[in-house]
Amino acid sequence: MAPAPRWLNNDELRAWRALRITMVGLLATLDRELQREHGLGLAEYDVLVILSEQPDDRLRMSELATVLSLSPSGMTRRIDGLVRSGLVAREQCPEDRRVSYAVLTPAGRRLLETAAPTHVRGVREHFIDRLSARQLGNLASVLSAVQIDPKAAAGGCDDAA
Amino acid sequence: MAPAPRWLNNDELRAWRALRITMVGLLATLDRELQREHGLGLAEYDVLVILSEQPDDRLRMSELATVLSLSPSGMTRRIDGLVRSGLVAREQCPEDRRVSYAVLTPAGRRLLETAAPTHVRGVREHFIDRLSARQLGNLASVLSAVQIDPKAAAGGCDDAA
DNA sequence: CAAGATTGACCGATCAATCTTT
DNA sequence: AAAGATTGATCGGTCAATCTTG
Repeated sequence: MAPAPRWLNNDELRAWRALRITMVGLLATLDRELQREHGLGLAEYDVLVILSEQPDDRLRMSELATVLSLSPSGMTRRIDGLVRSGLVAREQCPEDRRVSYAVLTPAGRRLLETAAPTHVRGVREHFIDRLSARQLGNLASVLSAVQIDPKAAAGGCDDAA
Repeated sequence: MAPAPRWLNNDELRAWRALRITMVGLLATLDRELQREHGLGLAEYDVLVILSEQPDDRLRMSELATVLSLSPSGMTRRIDGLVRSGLVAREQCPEDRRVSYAVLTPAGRRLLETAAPTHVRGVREHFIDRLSARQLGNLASVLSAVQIDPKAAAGGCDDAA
């Protein structure tokens, strides 16, 4: 293992720190706005969005967990809350009774539809509308370069592992 | 309140989602690497870094909490852990005995110095080195535009509040 | 036995309440 | 009374263990 790798220069360090604190602030702001206006956290909102995009408003717990980068148990508990609030229901798969679906309820869809404008407005106001089309394009290319390789993300990372 | 604000087009939506999942993955990866190689989480690492940059390796709890965007109680508990590990010590301010300092211990500095190369390597490998100087510059300009206004971040956000 | 989901124990965070010092 | 820090209750997450089904 190399004890002193190439250090970060000032610009690099500042870019990295700025990215971190900007994202933290942005997500916290969006979460606060959503919470205040609709009593819904960003995490719960994400679940509703994903479900609403599925053909039958439903997704298996395990797939939902994968999509949201959550552990299986974490997913169970997040759905627990949404079920308590009546926004999501559980349903068993008839073909394979091990799997259970999270299903968007009518109430869930209604709340999603009233909350979405708040979220979109926030994303625009604090993010999208502050950037030119050119900057947005640059950002997309940056992001495509930075995407973490799924192989590396899961298990052993470098050859020293 | 406007029920239907300007929606996000495909590019905007994808850029926003990509940014979110990229940051989540990136931070999770860096945290995992740090944890695996040094038994230190990214959150604890951040504390050591901040303290090491202070004149006397110390900072008031309240300032530390502000810098790290943590609640006062969250800060207390995070320092609790670092104190248990012997990486940080608490010290009372002689002039104002309400304030307590978190102080980097020699062990804390040693661990920071051995862990920093791992972190820097990770940031380079998964982020900096995947970008050209030009992309890094673009990113910096994007970030400066997106920085959240501290006024807006704290209390009421829009005029409807 | 393996896969999917849940439960128990625990960890780290928040808010509200508290204690000490100014 | 207000400021700084901590504590108690609780919330939402993880890991390890468990239960059920294939």
